[in-house]
Amino acid sequence: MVRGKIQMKLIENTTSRQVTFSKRRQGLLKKAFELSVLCDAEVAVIVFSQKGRLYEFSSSDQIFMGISLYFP
Amino acid sequence: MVRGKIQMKLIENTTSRQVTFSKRRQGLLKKAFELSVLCDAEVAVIVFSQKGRLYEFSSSDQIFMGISLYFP
DNA sequence: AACTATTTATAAGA
DNA sequence: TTCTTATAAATAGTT
Repeated sequence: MVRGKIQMKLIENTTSRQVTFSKRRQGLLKKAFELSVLCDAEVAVIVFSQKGRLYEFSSSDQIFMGISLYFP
Repeated sequence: MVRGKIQMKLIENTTSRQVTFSKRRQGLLKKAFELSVLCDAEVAVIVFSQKGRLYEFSSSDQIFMGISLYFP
């Protein structure tokens, strides 16, 4: 991807992982917003950090998302 | 945005909009997958085309998404 | 948190 | 509509 492309696997280093999470989470939500605007599509994204913090985007209240309480 | 960066507003031309929808939808789902792998985060994305077709990604069954039947 | 060197995504064009 | 390619955007490593 950039100054040394990264492997598509879990980033072991905690600090690096947190930085990457912050950057990519922001990028993902931006892309979701852009898709909804450019193409008039309904888009929703939810992201949970390992610490359980929630980040989300929804283009409409017609779409809802949540956490399942059913653990098979 | 490339060979002429585009405005962040609805793409009026139907053909262009469909092409962009296809490309960016693919890109969004890929980014969601990568975030989940790199950072071990729970990520879910749903996209509805204007024609009502559904596209989705979920890193886990613990996250569910759906369409609300409540129209305020 | 800011900075770039690069990679990646993608708007047009073929 | 699938492939190419020029350019914009995202981002990994660094400071």
